Amino acid sequence: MPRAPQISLLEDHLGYWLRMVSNHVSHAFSQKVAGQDVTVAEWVVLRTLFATGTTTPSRVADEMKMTRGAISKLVDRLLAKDLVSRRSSKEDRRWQDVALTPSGRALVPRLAALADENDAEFFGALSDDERAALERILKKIVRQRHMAAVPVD
Amino acid sequence: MPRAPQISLLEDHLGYWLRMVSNHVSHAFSQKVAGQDVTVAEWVVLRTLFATGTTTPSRVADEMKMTRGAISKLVDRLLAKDLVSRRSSKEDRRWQDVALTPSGRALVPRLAALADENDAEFFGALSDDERAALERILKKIVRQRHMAAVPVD
DNA sequence: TATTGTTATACTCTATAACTATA
DNA sequence: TATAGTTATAGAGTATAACAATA
Repeated sequence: MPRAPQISLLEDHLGYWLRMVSNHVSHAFSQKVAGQDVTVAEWVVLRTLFATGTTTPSRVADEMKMTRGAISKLVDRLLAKDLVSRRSSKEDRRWQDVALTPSGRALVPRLAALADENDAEFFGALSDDERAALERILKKIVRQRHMAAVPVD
Repeated sequence: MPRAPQISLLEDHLGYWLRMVSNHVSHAFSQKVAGQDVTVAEWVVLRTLFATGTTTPSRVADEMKMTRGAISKLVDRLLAKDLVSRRSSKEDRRWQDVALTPSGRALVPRLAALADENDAEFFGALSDDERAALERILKKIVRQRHMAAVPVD
C-alpha cells in the first residue's frame, strides 16, 4: 500500500523565503527609523512627497496601493509630528494639498541614509552579480504582475 | 556643472523591491487562505504542527520568532475553529501540549495546495535558472543573517 | 449624482508587561 | 525563584462602509 501522497513543505515555496527575508529587512529598517520617531509607512509617504512635491491623499493612496482611509490616518500622524502640511486646494476644495514641511524635508535625507545602511547590512555580503540578479528578478516579477505605479528607473 | 548629489531613491534599495514583491505574494496568499477561513499566521502554525506533531506554545514561538503572548492568541483562534487541541502536559503541568485535530490535519494539504498555486502564480513565469538563483540568494541571506531556526532542506 | 476626503468600526499582527500556575 | 503560559493593554496597519463637503 503506497503511503499517503506528500504535501509540499513550507520551505518548498519561494514565497516562504521571500517573506522571511523581507520581514527581517523591514523589521530592521523599522527599528532604525523608529529612532527618528517614524514608521516605515510614514517613511514611504515622506519619500513620495519628497519626490513628487505637493500632492493629494488620493494620489498617495494610488501610489502606495492603500485605501484613502489608511492614508488619512497616516497623514494625521505626520501632521501631528509637523512633518507634513495639509490644506484645501484652491482650485477644487474637495482636494487636499499635502506637502512636506521644512522639518519633514530635512528629515528625508536622514531616513534615506538609514535605508542605505539597512540595505548594506542585508545585501552587502552578496556579490555584485548576485545583487544584480536579485534586482533583475524582483523587477521582472513586479513588471509581469503589474505591481507598481512607480518604477521610474 | 554636475547637479547637487542626489539622496538615494526609494527604488534604489533592494529592500524596497523585496518588500513590494513579498507584500503582493503574501497578500495574494492571504486572500486564498481566507477562503478556508484561516490567516497566514494561522497557516504557519498549522504547517508547523503538521511537521513536528504535538508541541508546546513556547517551541512554536521560538520557531516562528514570535512572542509567547502572540502564539497564545493564535492558538486560541485555532482552538475556536477546532483546528488544534490544547491540554496540560502530564509530565509538567506548566506545559501545554498543542496538536492538530483531525479537521486541522485534513485542512493542511488543502492549504499547501493553495501555497503551491500562489507560488506558481508569482514565480511561474521565471525561468528555472531564475527561480534557482532567487532561491539560492534568499537562502544565502537567511544563512548569513542567521534568520531561521527551521531550514530542513 | 459623482468625487474627495474623513470618521467609525473592526480585525490581524505584534510587542511589553503584569499576572497565574506550576515546579 | 524560575519557567510556561495567559491576559491586559497598546499601537501599527489595513479594510469596509457610512458620512460630509464640494462639484
